[in-house]
Amino acid sequence: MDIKHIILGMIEIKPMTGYEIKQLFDKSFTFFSGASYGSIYPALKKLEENGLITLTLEVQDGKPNRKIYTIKEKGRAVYLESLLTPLKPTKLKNDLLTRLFFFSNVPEGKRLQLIDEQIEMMEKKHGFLQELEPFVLESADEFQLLCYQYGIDLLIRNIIGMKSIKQKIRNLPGQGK
Amino acid sequence: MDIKHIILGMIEIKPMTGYEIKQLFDKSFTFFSGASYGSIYPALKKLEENGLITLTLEVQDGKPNRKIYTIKEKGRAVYLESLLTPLKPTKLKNDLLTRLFFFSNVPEGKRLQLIDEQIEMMEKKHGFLQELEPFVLESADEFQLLCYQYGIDLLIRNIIGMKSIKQKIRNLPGQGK
DNA sequence: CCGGGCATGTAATCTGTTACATGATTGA
DNA sequence: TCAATCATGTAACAGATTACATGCCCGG
Repeated sequence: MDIKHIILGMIEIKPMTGYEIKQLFDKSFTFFSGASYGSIYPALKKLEENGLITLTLEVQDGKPNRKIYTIKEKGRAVYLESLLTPLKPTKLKNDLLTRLFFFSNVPEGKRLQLIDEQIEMMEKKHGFLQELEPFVLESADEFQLLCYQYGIDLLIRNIIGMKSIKQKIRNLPGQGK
Repeated sequence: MDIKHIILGMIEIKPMTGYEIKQLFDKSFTFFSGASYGSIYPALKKLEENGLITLTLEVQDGKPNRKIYTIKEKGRAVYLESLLTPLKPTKLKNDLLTRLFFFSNVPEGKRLQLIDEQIEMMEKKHGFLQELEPFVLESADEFQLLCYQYGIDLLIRNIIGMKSIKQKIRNLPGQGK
């Protein structure tokens, strides 16, 4: 699913501005996707040019005007069709595991530090996701709830796995402390 | 870690050709990274231009000649330094979870099918990784072994998680079968 | 007075994939 | 004879990030 189909799906839920789309990416899609304004706005532009969505300008005073995008029939059709395409295998990019692969070249004193930093980041993310719970419970449908739970679950398993790696590294011969 | 640093790390283990680097990506890096020739060869070219690696031409008959790349002192220094940089948060791209987020718009009859396809793919990958075991055991150092085990572990957890999602979807009201 | 939130958008850049081109050998 | 393996490489394209530009309001 590329960004255009995701955006179509988002404004199918309800009409939205580019800004709100970004927020939704940051909230609900943290586990599995992401997008910056630099890709959202051009995508919206193209979707509109192709007649898949329309925009309504909402004039605000004090705040910048909002462009509220709504999905059109043609857009809905394209979106629904995109949901039937087979999924491509997920491409992984895990910097930490890459680093771990070369750990024999990382100075001994730095190893546990790197792992700890990573664990801390994951735990911070876990906290962030837990804070999101009320939002999810009030806005998510059954499948989105499944996404949320699965995402948290995987994160927890990651943390546990990383802590176990930490222990194993600590128990390695020639490891300070 | 971008591809140049990874390549430096690889030929630090032992001198290699671009072809062998690709193979190493496909074998040892399946969990956490990947690269095509279209990125490997240009990277090697640039590393050589920058004086980080050198190449020796091995003339073969019957087969194409091989360009064996060896790391230089300057390259080793760059590589070792790159290992000390803090890790950026892993960016996730999980098509399946994205699809799941929009599952209410996927026809009921297609839902379990998509999940099953995915489970099958993961199990196939699991089989592939298990076949790799002898290779890993004979070539990996302690940290690389940790990578391997962690990768398999995560994959198994993914499969379990996905099967549990499948059950939950199956138990949803209005689900055929 | 300053940082953050609201809100839109572009240009430069980066990084990577896919498809193509070449070409011999080996095994089914 | 056909596909796979060995082996290198480029050009076109895709997809995205980052940094920048603009500008007002609100709270501390």
